Amino acid sequence: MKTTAYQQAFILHFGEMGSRWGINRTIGQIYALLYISPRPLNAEQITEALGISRSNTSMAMKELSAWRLVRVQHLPDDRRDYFTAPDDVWEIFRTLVAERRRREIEPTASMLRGALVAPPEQGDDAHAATKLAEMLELIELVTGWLDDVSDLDQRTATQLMKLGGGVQKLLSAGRRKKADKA
Amino acid sequence: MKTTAYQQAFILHFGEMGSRWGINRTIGQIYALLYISPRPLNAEQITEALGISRSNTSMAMKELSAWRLVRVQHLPDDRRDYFTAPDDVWEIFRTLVAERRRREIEPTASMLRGALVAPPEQGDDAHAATKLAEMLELIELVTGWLDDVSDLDQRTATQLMKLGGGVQKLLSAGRRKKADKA
DNA sequence: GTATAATTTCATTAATTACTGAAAAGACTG
DNA sequence: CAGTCTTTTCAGTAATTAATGAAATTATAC
Repeated sequence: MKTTAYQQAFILHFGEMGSRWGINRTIGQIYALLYISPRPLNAEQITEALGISRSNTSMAMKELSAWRLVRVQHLPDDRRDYFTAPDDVWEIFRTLVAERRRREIEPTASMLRGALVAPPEQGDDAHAATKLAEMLELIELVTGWLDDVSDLDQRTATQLMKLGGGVQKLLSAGRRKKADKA
Repeated sequence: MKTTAYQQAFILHFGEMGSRWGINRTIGQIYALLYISPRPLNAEQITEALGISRSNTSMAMKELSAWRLVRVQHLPDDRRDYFTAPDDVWEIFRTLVAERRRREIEPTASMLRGALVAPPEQGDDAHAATKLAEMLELIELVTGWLDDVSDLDQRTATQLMKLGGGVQKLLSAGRRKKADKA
């Protein structure tokens, strides 16, 4: 496995961005490599293409699997694991949103729920509890919405995004309708 | 400045989550402290409340300012800087989205645009270019939509989120309308 | 101007995270 | 089940990132 200069530019960029994205360079590079690869790659090919150690590849694949960003498959008469990144960018996007939510938001939501079971009612703690409640409310609103949207089929989701701010008109139309009924 | 056990739980949690969120523990803790504080705090108070060094506080405040997550204000007859986190959780959310976009997405969008100025048309590079184009298209769709939505007032945004999957009905209604016209 | 308070900078040290190489474990073959 | 291929684990090392303390800078007061 050798990579072209064109491929390398992309791979190296993902490696550099890795730290901003909360993954390490190796994981970023491997994901980039798989994303643009026209065929599945085994661990040895990845190791060679990126000039890293075999064990590093192994650890990275484990992590990428935990993120559900790669899939394993097998070729006939070859017992090595071959890896691919899913083709569909929408699927990838949904996976990323779901995983980041699980890792970066859920633990906090859970902590907030705990802190609000018996909220203090006096002094600065009461004020803190109010702020915690505001934060939790926002989190639940946004994540609930993400849940709903991730259930939309791609066509509807695309349509929604392209609508952009136009959604406002749609909503005010809805508001009027509701008001009329009342 | 001493913190209660109730406040500490929240502050320590934010410190621990910091690494997942791409900030360090100090920044996470300071932000948490300011978020729940009923009054602005100066650097010395923060330093004391968290048991960190004065210089660490200084660096963290610089970083938090760069994220636009804190504001500086002054009290009469006191020349020290006092810090607050904005009150409005929606404003905070929008800031977070905008900053993460700027740091985590824009650099990649920019790289992709560059790589697609003169896309290769042969072999594996051509395939790679196709994948890059798909990625860029998705990024532009999502960020464009984020732009639009961040311009919505809070009421409309809340309404939109609460609507959740119901947006599908609204959209299909819109589709019918458009089809009728045609 | 000089003195004092407040903040920032930065070289050093500490802590954390990433990577390697060697060894172990697992999986299939004959 | 011995031999071979493949993957995983993990202790040690390298690299990176975070935090400190001392010194420098900035800002205000006298």
